[in-house]
Amino acid sequence: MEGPSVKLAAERFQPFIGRKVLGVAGDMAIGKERLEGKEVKDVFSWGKHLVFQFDTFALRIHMMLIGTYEATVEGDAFEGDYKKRSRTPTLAMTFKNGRLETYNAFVKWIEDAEAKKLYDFSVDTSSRAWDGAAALKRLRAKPERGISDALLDQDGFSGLGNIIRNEALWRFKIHPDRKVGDIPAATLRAIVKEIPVFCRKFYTWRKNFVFFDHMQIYKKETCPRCGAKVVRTVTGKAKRWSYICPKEQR
DNA sequence: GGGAATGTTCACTA
DNA sequence: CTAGTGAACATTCC
Repeated sequence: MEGPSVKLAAERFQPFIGRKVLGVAGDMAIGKERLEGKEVKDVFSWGKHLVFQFDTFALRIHMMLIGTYEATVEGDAFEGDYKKRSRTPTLAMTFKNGRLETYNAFVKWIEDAEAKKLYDFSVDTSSRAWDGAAALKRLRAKPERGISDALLDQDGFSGLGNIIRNEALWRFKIHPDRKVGDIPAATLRAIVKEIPVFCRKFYTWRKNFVFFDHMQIYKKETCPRCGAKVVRTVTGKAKRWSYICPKEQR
């Protein structure tokens, strides 16, 4: 689940703020009982982290690769991106106005009454506080890195996932293994500038359930620009799937 | 039954 | 110590 999807989830769960946890269930092994009766003070996202703030601690939920959720919020039903899911939730929380079930998620406690302060939102690709100039600087600081690995680095581009990465590189005709230092300055600048724009679009597509209609290269057979057969291969140190137009992406 | 899947962390090695 | 690697995790579907 990528940043924009997590941001969307955090938004959907805003009505839980001010509500008390009436019941907890699930497989999580790290003492979910402490949530019983606690009031949700805040719900926010940072990159791929979904954070529920309680009085003296927060709960960090990460959907990882195959995680997802199902929720009912004030009568509306929602679900996460990934349709496959285990039979039992990692964590289920019941509120007076709804219920949230997370599946295959990694959960972690943050022992802080204001976990939000621990996050730097200027590196969050889905945040209004995103700092593009600083991101460009960070990219240039490591010219030997492949552009694909650089973009997937969550410390520099938090929330940016494999789909966004694939789509962005295709749009700028850049091969994922291309070294950052070998990319023309103008192109690199353009990529960084487009990242938050892509993220906003992704967010809207997810929200309106039209996500895959807007994919240009990810899981596509042919390049929509030139018609070449798309090559699917594992790339970079991150060893993630890349969809590449062999004619255009250099 | 092997491989896939929008991700991260940790143990281990050189 | 650091950088790089590979496994682990989790789980269902085809």
